[in-house]
Amino acid sequence: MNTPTTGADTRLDLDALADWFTATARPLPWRAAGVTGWGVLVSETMLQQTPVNRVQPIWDEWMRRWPRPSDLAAESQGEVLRAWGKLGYPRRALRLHEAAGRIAAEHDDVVPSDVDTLLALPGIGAYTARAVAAFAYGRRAPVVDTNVRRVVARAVHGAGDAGPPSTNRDLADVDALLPAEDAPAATLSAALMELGQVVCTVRSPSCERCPIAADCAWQHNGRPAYAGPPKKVQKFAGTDRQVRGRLLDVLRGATGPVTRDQLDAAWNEAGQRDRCLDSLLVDGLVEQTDDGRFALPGER
DNA sequence: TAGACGTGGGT
DNA sequence: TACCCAAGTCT
Repeated sequence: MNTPTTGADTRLDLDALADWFTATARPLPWRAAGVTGWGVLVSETMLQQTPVNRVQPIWDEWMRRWPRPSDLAAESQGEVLRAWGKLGYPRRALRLHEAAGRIAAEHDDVVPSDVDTLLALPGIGAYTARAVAAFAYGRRAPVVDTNVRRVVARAVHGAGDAGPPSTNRDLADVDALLPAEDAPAATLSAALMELGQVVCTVRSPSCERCPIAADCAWQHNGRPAYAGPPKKVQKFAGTDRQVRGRLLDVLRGATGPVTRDQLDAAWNEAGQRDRCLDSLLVDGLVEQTDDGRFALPGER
């Protein structure tokens, strides 16, 4: 089926991986036939650091309300932030809103299929640009996310997990695995991600179900533990991120501008609270009204 | 390149 | 209880 022309030096059975994906892929809504590049871009943006099960209902609502980029672009920032709900990292919503405006104005309301054009849009980085090119348009593009990095680290390099990310090296690793033709390469990109998500997981991987276990370098090495530099754990409790989230949650829950007193109730330490409110204003996630109250942007 | 940036569920 | 983790991007 898929003959790996550029990856001929690997002995991984990538045809078996593609077949496994075709047979077992989860029927996620953004994978359905007829989903546009816009639908894929929205899903990929929402899925940045946010689990599938939380994205799915929000994605459904967005596609119903804003089926084209121009539909979202016509909406206010505040309404977009409300619809983003508690997906997290709300700056993603603002950037997607801005990207939608650019796509409507500069690309005839059609999400570009070219990686470099996609990379020029706000909120679209190395991963998302290639994910859209591959999954929406069937292009050959090395899609590298945390799952793919882990699969490559194990199956190709024989390590317990991927070390710190290095975009160019990671892209080259995956590029070397992809077949030359667009369609089979796009399928393999999706298959590598799916494998990392449902089989080659961080903890307790299901190697007995893995279609490439026979040739996996990690298996051959005796499944050594991760030996790279310590992973950095993200603190959350008590950080500015938590405080910003609390403040924004007050604004999302309000129907209009709120007073400073209402925001004060969200966090008891005044210094941190004020600093976070300032940063939200700087980031454009909050606006101040003429009478000194606070609101989501565009809702003054 | 390291650190900031939300949120919630699993262990 | 803490810590870990989840389809990253930007500075």
